[in-house]
Amino acid sequence: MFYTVGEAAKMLKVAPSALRYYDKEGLLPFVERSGGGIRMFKENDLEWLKLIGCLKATGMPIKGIKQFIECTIKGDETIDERLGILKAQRENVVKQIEQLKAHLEMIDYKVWYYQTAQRAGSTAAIEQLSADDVPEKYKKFLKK
Amino acid sequence: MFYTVGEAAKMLKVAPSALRYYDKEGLLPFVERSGGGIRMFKENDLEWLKLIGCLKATGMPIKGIKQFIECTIKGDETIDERLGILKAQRENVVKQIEQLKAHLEMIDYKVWYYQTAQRAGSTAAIEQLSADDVPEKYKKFLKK
DNA sequence: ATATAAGTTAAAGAATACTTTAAGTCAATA
DNA sequence: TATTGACTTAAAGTATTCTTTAACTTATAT
Repeated sequence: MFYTVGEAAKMLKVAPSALRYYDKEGLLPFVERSGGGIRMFKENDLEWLKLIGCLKATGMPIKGIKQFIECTIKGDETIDERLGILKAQRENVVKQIEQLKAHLEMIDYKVWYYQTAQRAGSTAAIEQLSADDVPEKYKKFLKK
Repeated sequence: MFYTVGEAAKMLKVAPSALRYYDKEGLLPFVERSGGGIRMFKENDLEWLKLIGCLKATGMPIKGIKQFIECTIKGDETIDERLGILKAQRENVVKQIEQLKAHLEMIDYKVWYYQTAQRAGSTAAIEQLSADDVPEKYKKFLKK
């Protein structure tokens, strides 16, 4: 069973032009063509595209993804390299999550700040608060 | 105590050109100038820049940040709007973290896959594995 | 057989976030 | 006072990731 670029795009919820772009950039060397030159996506190709989507969504640039795909084409001699790429990306993602959690704390503090300002009717009122009025977890954001 | 653009950039670990760009885009209306036209960053301006960095790192575009900054300039009449922006961004970040965690699982599966391939000396060997050989948490990534 | 929808390519365009360049000014030190 | 390093601006350049356009072809449905 095969899918055209439009069908595959719909299933993956991306634009057909995006899939053509990935192909042009060398990310889809495994996608075969019909006699007339039309791309024929197999079920397994969609799995590859899901991995590509995962790597993309976790910040890997197209060129990095291309390197990984090229490794899989080369075969078993690149197992170490592929593992290395994935381990690095894993650490990368762990750090991104940590970073986002830290940023979330700051945003939470600001939400608390404006909720408090909302009740008081002004932001000026907050500067008057004593340290005791600030929840413990937000104290680290206070400037002296 | 004031800092020049170069000093502020060093403290925030960004390029001076980035700070000038933010200024040009209207993100730093609070930064004052010397008689000669040189930017004078106050301690409090650096706090603002940390918030800008937080919003940027969590995916808010320059224009969105500009909107928030403009609200703070307008004053107390925009407390609701600012709170709305921050709450939306908060939800945004929560979703990003969830997404990254989901992607991390897929990467973890792939790491397991290539570690197993590494031991076997080939990826072909993995396709021969029975479902029992695949850790429970990775089974959802198996294609039938 | 023919019309039509969707496919193809190359090339140009768009959006975002900066960086670099060029020409000139400011401010601190010798 | 003169030099020097860092500042200023406007404008152009860069990188990335697609999208759009134009001209043409393929494949399907009547």
